[in-house]
Amino acid sequence: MNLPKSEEQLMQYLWEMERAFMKDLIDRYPEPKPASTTVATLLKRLQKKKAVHFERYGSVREYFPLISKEVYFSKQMNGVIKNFFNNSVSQFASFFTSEENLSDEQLKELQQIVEQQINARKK
Amino acid sequence: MNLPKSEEQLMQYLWEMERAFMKDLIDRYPEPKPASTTVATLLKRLQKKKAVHFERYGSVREYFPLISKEVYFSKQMNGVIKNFFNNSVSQFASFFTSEENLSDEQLKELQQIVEQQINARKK
DNA sequence: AATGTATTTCTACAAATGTAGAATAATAAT
DNA sequence: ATTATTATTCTACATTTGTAGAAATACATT
Repeated sequence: MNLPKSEEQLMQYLWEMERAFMKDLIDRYPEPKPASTTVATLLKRLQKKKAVHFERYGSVREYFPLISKEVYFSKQMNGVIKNFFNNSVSQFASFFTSEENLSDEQLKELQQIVEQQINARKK
Repeated sequence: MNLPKSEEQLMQYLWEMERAFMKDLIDRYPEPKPASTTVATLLKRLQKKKAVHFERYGSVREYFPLISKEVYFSKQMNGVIKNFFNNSVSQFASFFTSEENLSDEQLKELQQIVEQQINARKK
């Protein structure tokens, strides 16, 4: 599932809000806001792609995501890692940690995170 | 610079080959290979976007990337991190290192890489 | 009941993308 | 020279994406 920019943006908002009515979504957009019909179209397309669904409240619909941000995101990452690093996570990691991409502080943070994760797994 | 799939794929090959003639590129594609005109169109579009250029050898052209894989990739990543992790690299890192995303071995590898990087920086 | 507000559906249309045929030009091999 | 191979340019066309107007609906409020 690879969504186009505009749909991904909308999903982003939905993930953040968890559930939302049209109005809330439009409110969420920064100026200049898209026409409501534009948002409606995007929602329609996302429904077709089974990425969102809604619950009826009388005649209003409360939309919610059908795919989680985590799952969507990790698929994105896998794609990137596969394409750019020939499926080698370590190659990715070393890119990720290289000078231009992580500051010293961030690198330390990462080190901590890795430590913690390792300890956590030692259960 | 965000290239569409088909163009990105071609860039991928170009990065890998560094320089290539049409023929080499087509050879590089797996079956079913695209028509040569398709590749030509993609190259044309990539030239317009200043992503590739070529050097004439008589009448043949040897194509090469104008943007590096590293730069392109890191922009991609920044976009992803910005969109999905609200610009927090550490949030990204912790997602990245979580159970479902990295195996124990990979995590160890990452640890090593981080160590090395930290040492390297201490220069 | 009449009107304003929010929503949905349909339709539309330009731009971007994926793919490739026809025609042409240039080169290489016989 | 003639032919086969390769590359290039142009044109074309179906899909997908970005964006939204018009019309129809439903609901809320005067």
